[in-house]
Amino acid sequence: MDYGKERVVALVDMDCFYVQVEQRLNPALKNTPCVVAQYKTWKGGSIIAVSYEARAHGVTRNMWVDDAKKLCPDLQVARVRESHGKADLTHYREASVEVIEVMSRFAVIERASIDEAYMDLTAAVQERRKKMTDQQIDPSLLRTTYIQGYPQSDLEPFMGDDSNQRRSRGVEQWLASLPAPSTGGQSSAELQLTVGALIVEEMRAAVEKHTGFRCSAGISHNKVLAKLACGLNKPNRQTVVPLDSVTELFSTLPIEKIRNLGGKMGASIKEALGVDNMGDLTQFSQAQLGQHFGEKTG
DNA sequence: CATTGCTCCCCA
DNA sequence: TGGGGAGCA
Repeated sequence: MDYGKERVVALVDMDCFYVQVEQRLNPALKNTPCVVAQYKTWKGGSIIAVSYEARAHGVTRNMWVDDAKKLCPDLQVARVRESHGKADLTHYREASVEVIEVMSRFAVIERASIDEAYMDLTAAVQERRKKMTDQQIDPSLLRTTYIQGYPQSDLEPFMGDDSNQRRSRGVEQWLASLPAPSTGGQSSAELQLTVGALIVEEMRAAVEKHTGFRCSAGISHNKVLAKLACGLNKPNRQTVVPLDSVTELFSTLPIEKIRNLGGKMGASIKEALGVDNMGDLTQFSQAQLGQHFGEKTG
C-alpha cells in the first residue's frame, strides 16, 4: 500500500482577503500599507487583516490601530461595516462566494473558511492527462509555482539568490526529473502533482480575472501537506510539496506549524514525547497517536 | 471588557 | 439543541 500518494489535493488561500476586498472597492488603497479594522472607540479599533506593504512595517493582525500607526504613520485604515453595533462580515462573505463560484468550474470545492478552500484534483488531473497526450510540460505554464526542495543545490552549485531565477531553475530541474508523460499507463505521483499545479495555475488566473482577487495555493497529496505548502511562498504564489521533500521539510519544522497542532494538542505532544520537530515524530509508532484523531501526513 | 468572530466537534 | 472547548484567521 503506497501510502498517501494516490490523491492530488490543493489548498487555495486568498492573500489578506479582507484587504483585497476593500482595495477593489476603493482603488486608492491598492499598493499601499493598509489594514482592515473593526470598531473605532478602543485604541482606534482592532486589526483583522493587513496588506503586505503594512506587514513590511511590522504591522500584524490583532494589533490596535493606534499602535500600528506608531509603526507605520501613513497606514490607511478601512473599517468593517457595523450593523446593530456588531461587526458585519456579509460584504466579505459575498466576495468569498464570487471566488468559490469561479473555483468550482475546475473542481469540487470544500470551503474551509471565508478565504480558504480545499479541493481534490485527482479526477481533474486524470482528465487533463488524457488531453495532454505525450507533450512535455512547458515551464512557462508554471509561472508562479515553486517546487519545494528544488533546485537541488548539488546540481546547481553556482546558483545566485535572485528569487525568481531560483524558482524558475527549480521548476526546470523538477520537470527534467519527471518521466515522459506518455510512458506507461499510470503516471507517477510526481507527474500527477505537476498536472495539479498546472490546473491550479489556471484556476488562480481565472479567479483573478473574474474577481480581481489574488491568492496563494499549495499542492500535495493530502490536506495537511497542501495547507503547509500554501504557506511556504506567499503572496500570489503556489507551492508543490512532493512526498520526497517532506523528510527535509519536517526535519526543522516545529510541530505547531502543522494544521490542528497549533494549540494545546501540539503542546501536549511535545511534552509527552519530548520532541520539537515534525521530523522527530516519525520515529514513534502509530499506536502512540491512536488516542486522538487519525490525520496522517506521510 | 479590550481581540473578535466563526466553525467544527463533543457531550449533556 | 445548545453550550463549551479548540483551533484558526
